[in-house]
Amino acid sequence: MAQYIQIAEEENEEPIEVPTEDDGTLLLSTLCAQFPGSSGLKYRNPETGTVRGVRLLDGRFHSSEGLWGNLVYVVVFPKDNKRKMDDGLENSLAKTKRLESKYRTTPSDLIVLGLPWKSNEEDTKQYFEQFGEVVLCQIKKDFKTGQSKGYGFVRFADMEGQNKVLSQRHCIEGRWCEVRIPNSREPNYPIALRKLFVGRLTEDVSAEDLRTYFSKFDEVTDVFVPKPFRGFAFVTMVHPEVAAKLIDEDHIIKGISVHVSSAEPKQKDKERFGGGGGRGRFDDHRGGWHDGHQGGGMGGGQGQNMGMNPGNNPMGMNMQNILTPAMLAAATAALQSNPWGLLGMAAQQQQQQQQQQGGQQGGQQGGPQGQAGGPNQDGAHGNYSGSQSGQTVSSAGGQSGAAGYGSFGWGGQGGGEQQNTAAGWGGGTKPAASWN
DNA sequence: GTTGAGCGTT
Repeated sequence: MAQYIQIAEEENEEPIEVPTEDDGTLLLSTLCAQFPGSSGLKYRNPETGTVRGVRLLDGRFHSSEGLWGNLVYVVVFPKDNKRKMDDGLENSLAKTKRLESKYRTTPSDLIVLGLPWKSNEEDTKQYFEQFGEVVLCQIKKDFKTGQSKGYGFVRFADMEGQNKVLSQRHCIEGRWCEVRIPNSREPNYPIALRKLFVGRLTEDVSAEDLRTYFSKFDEVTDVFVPKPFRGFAFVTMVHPEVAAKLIDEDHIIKGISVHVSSAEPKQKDKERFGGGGGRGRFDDHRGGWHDGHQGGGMGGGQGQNMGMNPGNNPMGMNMQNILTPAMLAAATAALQSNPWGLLGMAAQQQQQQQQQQGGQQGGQQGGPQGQAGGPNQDGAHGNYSGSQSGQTVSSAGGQSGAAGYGSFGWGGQGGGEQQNTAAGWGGGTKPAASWN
């Protein structure tokens, strides 16, 4: 006699219905599936007005008289046992984290980190307006001096704008800035690490089918099927770790055996960075995200055309698609030994992008935004092996995977012989532990 | 006048 009981995150919030087991108990795991991190359940006794806890035994919640009734139960998180003061804070942070992932449908303020000291709100707003209607743009300043603190907040009128800014990097007045959901330690994963190429596709498989299928593994942020149909599609996942797992696998979708591989960089232009060419210099002598480990030029290699240029992409961010198979293979390898190491990869890749961008930026200085369109968007990747099988690339990048990339500076990269250590990236950037 | 990880005088 399974039933549904109403559970809310806060007493005055909208409850969701969660099923009990046949014996009338509620599994803690069921609760956690809906409220990650939760550890208990409570409810307000309608007769006395006091809050009661629900008995939890061996991972099962037991209602008081074997009846759950029509009460709205409220989730309890571990911190509730501690000091009341942090309680609210901790819970609201945890809540933010949960909400930011999947269930968010309305725009929120986004924090913009790393703004140039000189940036003002007008110009910054103008920059962000290319992504959608901006309803708020503020730069935090020192009380007295009015000097910018180097960060601010921006908010879009709709999720479309928000999603766009969140899924790419930003160069604002010569500095690489980061846009994130506030209070989230989770960096925006580079799209190139999340985008899958789905080949061997037939027209029987629609974009919706693809979305449905890949949603089994993770949230899908984008599906792109070229029109007219060309036998392939792109599917973008939220988490690079998940994407990495899916690469080089055959999947059966609606009876069709499709092949998933990494989304190749477009290669519109054949130019390459010569040694030393990829140096980024901006308004100051530090050309990085925020700081400027500039690293030497990329090695000379040239990406090869795998024949999978999508023509255009829905997000208009072809400059993001510069992931080499070697890097993905390395990511996969890294994942096996150390799932968190991959985030170093992701970060490292941003690093690489930034340097490439840096190179071109130097050449097209003055453009308000380093948007798509400049030369050297992609194509030049030192360690591209040309193999799609993953074998050769694995050997190049694989074992070094986590270890081969790392802290800052891709100085003189020449093809899989990086020597840095993995640990160094990000100065303690903590990966989100919540993907599954 | 300098700086470069952070989380907002509502």
